[in-house]
Amino acid sequence: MATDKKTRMTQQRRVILEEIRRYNNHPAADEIYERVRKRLPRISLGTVYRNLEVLCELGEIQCLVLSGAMKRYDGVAKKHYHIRCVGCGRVDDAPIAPLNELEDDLYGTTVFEIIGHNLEFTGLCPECSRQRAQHKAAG
Amino acid sequence: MATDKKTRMTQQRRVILEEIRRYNNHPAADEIYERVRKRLPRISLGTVYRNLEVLCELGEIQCLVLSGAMKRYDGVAKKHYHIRCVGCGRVDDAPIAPLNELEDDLYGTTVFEIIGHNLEFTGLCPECSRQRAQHKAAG
DNA sequence: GTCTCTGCAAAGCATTTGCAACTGC
DNA sequence: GCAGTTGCAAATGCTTTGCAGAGAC
Repeated sequence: MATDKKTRMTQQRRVILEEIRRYNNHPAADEIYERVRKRLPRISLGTVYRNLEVLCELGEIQCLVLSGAMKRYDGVAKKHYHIRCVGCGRVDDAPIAPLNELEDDLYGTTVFEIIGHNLEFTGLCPECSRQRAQHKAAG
Repeated sequence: MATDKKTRMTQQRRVILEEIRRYNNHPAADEIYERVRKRLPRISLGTVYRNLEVLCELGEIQCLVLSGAMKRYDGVAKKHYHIRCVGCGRVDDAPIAPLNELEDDLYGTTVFEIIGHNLEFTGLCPECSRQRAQHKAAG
C-alpha cells in the first residue's frame, strides 16, 4: 500500500522544479515543457508530466485544476486562492486569506464528510480588460 | 457580434433537457448520453455535446467544471455551490448561500477586473466514507 | 549493481468539428 | 424553403502509458 519508492533528484526533475518556481506564473504543462526544453533539449513531454505528478506527491508544488482550462502548476505548495482571466487564461494569486470557516458552515447540513474546498475567482486581467473596452468603443 | 440564430426545440434538445432535470444529479455528458439514448436510440454523442452547449447559452442549465473531473451539467441554472466526492465523483449541491461579498474583498487589491467566483467543496459521500472506514479497520 | 527514471511513440479519453442529409418553424 | 440541427466519423488536444535503454545512488 505505502509507496516505499525512493525518489531520485534527476537533472530533469530539478530543472522542472526550478522553472516552475522561476516566475511562478502558474504555468501549464506545455509552457513548462517549452521552458525546460531550452535547458534540456532532449527532454520529452512525458517526462515533464511524470515529474509534475511526482513533485505534487512530494509536496514541492501544487496542481491547480481551474475551470475551463488545462491543469496548471504552482511552485508554492501552501494553500491559497487564485484568480483566472477568462480572456487569456492568465492566473494570479488571489490576495485573500484562506477561509477555513467556510467548511464549518456545512457540518450537519450535508451527508458528506468534508475534506476541503477550492475557491477560484474569475475576471479580466488588465490587458484583456483594456482590449474589451477598446473593442466595445470601436463597435 | 450578436448571435441572431433562432434556436429550435428539437426532440433531441427537449429530451436532453428533460433527462438532466429528471434527477438533477449533476450528470456528465456520457451519463446524459446513455439516459437519452434509451428514449432516442439513434442520437449521437456529438449531438448531446452540441445541445449541452446551446442549453447553457440559453440559460436553461449550467455547466460545472469541477476539479479533476469531466464537465458536469446542472439542471438548475441559478448560481449555487457544490460538494464533490473525491472517491466516486458524486456531486451534490452544497447547502450554503452564495457569498457575493467574497469578491468585495478583492477590490483594490488585485489588478484584475473581477467577474465572479467558483466555490467547490471536496469530501466523501456516505458510501465512500463507509468504505474507507472499513478498509482502514481491515488493514 | 539495482531500481528508478528517461525518451520515444502510441494509446487513451473527453470533447469538438466537417459534412451531407434532415427537419422545425 | 431555409436555416438550424442531426448522425456519423474523423480529428483534436491534453494527458497517460508501455517499453527498452540510461543513469542516480
